[in-house]
Amino acid sequence: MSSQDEQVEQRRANLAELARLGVEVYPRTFDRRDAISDLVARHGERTHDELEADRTETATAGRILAIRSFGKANFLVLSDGRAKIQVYIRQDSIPALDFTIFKLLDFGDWVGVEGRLFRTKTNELTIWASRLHFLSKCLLPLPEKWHGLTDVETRYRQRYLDLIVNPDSRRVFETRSRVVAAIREFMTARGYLEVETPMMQPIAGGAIARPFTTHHNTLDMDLFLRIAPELYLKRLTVGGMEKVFEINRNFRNEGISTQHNPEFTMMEFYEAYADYQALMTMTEVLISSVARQAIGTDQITFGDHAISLAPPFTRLSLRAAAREAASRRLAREVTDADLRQRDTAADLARLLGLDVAAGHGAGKITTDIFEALCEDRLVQPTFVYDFPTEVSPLSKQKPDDPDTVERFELYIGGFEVANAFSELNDPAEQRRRFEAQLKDRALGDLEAHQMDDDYIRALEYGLPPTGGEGVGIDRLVMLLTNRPSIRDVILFPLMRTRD
RNA sequence: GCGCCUGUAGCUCAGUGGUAGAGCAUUCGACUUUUAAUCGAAUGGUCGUUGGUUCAAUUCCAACCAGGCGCACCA
Repeated sequence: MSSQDEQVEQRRANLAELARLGVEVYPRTFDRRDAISDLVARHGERTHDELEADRTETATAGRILAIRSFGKANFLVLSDGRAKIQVYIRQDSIPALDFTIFKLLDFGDWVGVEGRLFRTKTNELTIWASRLHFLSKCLLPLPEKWHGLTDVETRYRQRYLDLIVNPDSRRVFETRSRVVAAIREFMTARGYLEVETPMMQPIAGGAIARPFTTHHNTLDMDLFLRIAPELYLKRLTVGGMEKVFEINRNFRNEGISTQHNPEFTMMEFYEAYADYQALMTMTEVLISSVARQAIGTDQITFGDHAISLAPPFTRLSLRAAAREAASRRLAREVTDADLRQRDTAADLARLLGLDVAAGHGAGKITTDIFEALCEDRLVQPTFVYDFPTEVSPLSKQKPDDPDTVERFELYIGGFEVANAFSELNDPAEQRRRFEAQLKDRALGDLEAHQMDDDYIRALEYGLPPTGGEGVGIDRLVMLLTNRPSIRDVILFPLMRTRD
């Protein structure tokens, strides 16, 4: 018999013995008066004498993370997932049945205790138990107490084990929750209305990405999981909802990496009468105040880097960034004109070792150069602004430069955290952009945007001047919790099934 | 999709072409303020899977499975 089978059998036997003794082994409730983390917060700093003077009685509960037995005197360590407290169990201080229950406990079981707080000789805050209540059984052996669980595959597949034994992991997800709450509060306080738009869409629009497909049986209709809520949110702005936001999942059928999970969370928002300049200013305030609210500071450590999220953020035009990086790399003067001419831009890209596809124009090539040379160097918060029109089918052109749109991306820690633009609201121009995308699609670009006639129709009813933005929540949480992989900030990242 | 790396006890990890190792966990024993408790003893393995080479494979080789990292794609 394997070690695991043996341990499970032993635990089952202990459970059966409890039942034989008449103990309710899966009781319905427990009258917990205090959470362990509250006890530690309230009494963690109080001295032995103060505790003795009070004789503070409590009833608390948690999972057993350690059992230290000395025969007639014993210690349990209980956890509520956030804090731990020690329990002292003396044979002569609790009823005989409770002591028998204690002897049948296993590492990982859930118990409730009643007793009074004191400090041991070694000054550990401890509950001197007067009663012990069995609450639930842990039938499988838990990971070891000292090294914990480090195998990343098990941590992702069996997140509950990770949460039981790795308090850091628990803290990451508590921070994530605070980040989302802070964003919601920030937006709501500024008069944005939170809305929910379809996750199942007949046309997957609003981004350049390959979608997942699904099917509705009764309607006998193929549908896409959304790649972005953008086109629906702007329809709401057409409808007169001037400030809207949505925090929800997007699904993109593309590669998986430390920065990409097939489903990820975005906060996307739209504001009538705002343009991309206004959004830059708002984004600085949003990021820094969410950081302060969620982790108490806007000065963070990410890997080897110290990053300041305090405004103002650096602003850098995309073409200037690509031009300067290419000039440095090639040790020769690269001009704005070089990047705007398809032929010279393509030559530069090839010199830089980049593949140039036949259908790619100067704008796409310039963006490729930027991404290859600049992206991972943008560690301090940086707005990269003024994108080529070619790669931005939903953004409004600059009045004096039709090849450039009013768009920015925010980079922090070497990756993109936000993407925003002044929204294209001219339906005729939007139709032309979609048609250009359809040409790319015909050439085999599976990520090119599809035509959306209803969206064009909505624009024909009139979209006011509007600014819109998407903020990647997972990546923001990575930065604020100093995690190198997006899987560390998603409770159940997508994994291949086993067996 | 490509490249590199990893897979040995429940957990964390050593290791070897010739009967498989440690710590923790588990079981038994001692112990009424310990805290990685300690001390004594014991149990626990299809060495990811399937093939191949070999007298002999956990070890060498190949394919496959799962994962990590990097590249590509992308946010």
